[in-house]
Amino acid sequence: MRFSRIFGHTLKEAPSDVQAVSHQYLVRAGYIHQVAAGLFSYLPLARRVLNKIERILHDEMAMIGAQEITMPVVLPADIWQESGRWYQIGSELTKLKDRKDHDMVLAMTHEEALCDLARKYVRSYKELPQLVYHIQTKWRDDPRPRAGLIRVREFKMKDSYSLDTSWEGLDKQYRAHYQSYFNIFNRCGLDVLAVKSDTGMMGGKIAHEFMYLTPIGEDTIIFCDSCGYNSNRQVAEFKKPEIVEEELKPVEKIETPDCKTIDELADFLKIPASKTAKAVFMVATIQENNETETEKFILAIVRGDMTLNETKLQNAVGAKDLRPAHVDEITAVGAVPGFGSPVGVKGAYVVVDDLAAEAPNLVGGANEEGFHLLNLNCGRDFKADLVTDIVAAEAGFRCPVCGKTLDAEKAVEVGNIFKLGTRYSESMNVNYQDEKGKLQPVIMGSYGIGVGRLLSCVVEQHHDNYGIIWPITIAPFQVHMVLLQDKKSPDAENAAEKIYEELQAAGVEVLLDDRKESPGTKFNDADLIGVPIRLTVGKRSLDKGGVEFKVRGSNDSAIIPLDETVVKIKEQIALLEAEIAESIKVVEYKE
RNA sequence: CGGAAUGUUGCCUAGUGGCUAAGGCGCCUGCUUUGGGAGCAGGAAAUCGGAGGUUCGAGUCCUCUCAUUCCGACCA
Repeated sequence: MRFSRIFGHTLKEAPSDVQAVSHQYLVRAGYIHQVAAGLFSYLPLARRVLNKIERILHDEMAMIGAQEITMPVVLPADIWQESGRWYQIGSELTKLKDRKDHDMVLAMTHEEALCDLARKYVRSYKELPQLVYHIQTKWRDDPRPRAGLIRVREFKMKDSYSLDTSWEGLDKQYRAHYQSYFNIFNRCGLDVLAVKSDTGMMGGKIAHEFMYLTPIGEDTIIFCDSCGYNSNRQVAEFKKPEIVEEELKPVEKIETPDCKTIDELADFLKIPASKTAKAVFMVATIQENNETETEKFILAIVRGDMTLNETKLQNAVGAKDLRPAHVDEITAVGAVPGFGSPVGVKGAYVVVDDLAAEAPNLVGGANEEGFHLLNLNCGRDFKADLVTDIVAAEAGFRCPVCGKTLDAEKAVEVGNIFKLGTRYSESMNVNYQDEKGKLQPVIMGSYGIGVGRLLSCVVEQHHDNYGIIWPITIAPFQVHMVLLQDKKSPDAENAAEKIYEELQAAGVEVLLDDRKESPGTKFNDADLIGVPIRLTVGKRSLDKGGVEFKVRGSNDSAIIPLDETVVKIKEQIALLEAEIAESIKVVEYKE
């Protein structure tokens, strides 16, 4: 490809509203163009990178026996009604009508479409197991797209779906993906971590997320350096502090003016926050069935030194949605914000964290402005409808496995794998006949990778102050030739053209900067675009005996003779590819 | 959906009620130059996000609205 012919161009300065490093370089180097919030056009350079990533995806999918299919982006509403997600998902799911007034949806993922396909084509256990996938557009009307390609509304996802007759079969496919995903990310040059995660809107039993650690990430990973435990903070567990046994003391009402927060209360009473009980008022939306949903007022109690984990609470009460309660809803059950506790409250579903339930003699609200109660004890002074773990793990807490200190870091989710089980096959009647002729629900898994997000994370990981440094495996070109023209002599141009032809004939992907630009402009653009190998052809290099060879990101350069260029380039490509290949390892599966 | 910020040419900015909206980058033409974002000369490109208002006069002040970004809620 000749640089002068490329659609798009580089920018010296990034638009002022572009923040994330990957976003800046991708825009400045002419890879992507933002059309609207969370909507991007991909220019030829980006398209080439995407093609390479997709090739790796196809390759790795083939290796675990997946077959490529294609399902549509626009889907009829009835299958989403069948699965229930038509009702469960809010405005993130875009609904529309076709000309015949039929309800349609824009697919945000393809479980329903696949189930509809599977129930028509899978009849017997003899046809199972199966594994199919596609790389298809997803639309999610996200309320807050951000950071360039990190979080967008329309994106391409590689999603595969496994169909099995047994949980053992699912486990096998799940583990195959687990390894396959590491292969894929490593082949793209991205370091990832697999962590246990919440199943969220996907439903199902077990899920892992593949995380790229970066401060711009929106997820928090809790992990233990000592034993290797890790988890998304949403579901991270930890060893609760020991309870100090005490004799239960009688409840006592005391005046606590202006003590609306745990800090103020603990300060005022000169006690540690761990001796208090925090009351959090939430309203949960419970899906009764496909047609009706009800709201449930939740009073959550956690020990004062802990933070409520809303995901854990949501899962504990089986809610579709959870929001903070309004003041009038709180007063309606007889509670007082800032001075709340379950004592004297009617009509609230009380969920108590197991630690708070066991901790003796806590200070809690009196449900009266300006008053708290000393020595509250769960079970004696108030009844819990549910006692379970609902607090958030934090850095500094103890590891649930080995008891050592936990750490926390930010991360971007680039892939996920779900053991769906029969979540969709039961609601959508995806059945097969077993050996006895009996109908059984298919046991499913679903596995996703966001292609654009992967691309941008690779840029986040591989760049310097000058631009992108692509891993050879997904670089838009393998070689970037900088031609420095010389008016007095056509030698440089002739040499460059010759090498350009030779490299292309040898199957090397070359970008030839044939523009009539100054050397500085060309070098800066080369650094920005980030092609891994740079060849400079000019009077100076020819005088030294050939072309200048430089690997992006390294400070060393060398002159190589013209007639050895193709061989040397081939060697270097093989070397860079081997480095990537070495990073691919068999990983231990962690539940 | 809450909080904040910003909208001036393709990009970055100046312009703080008063003459024809200014500069840099980029773009076009010509000359010159070619190893780290060259030089000179000429040129094109803006209904100042949109609507309404205040005013003799609005890019500038007010109201509404739209868009984008950031924080939060949300989300894979």
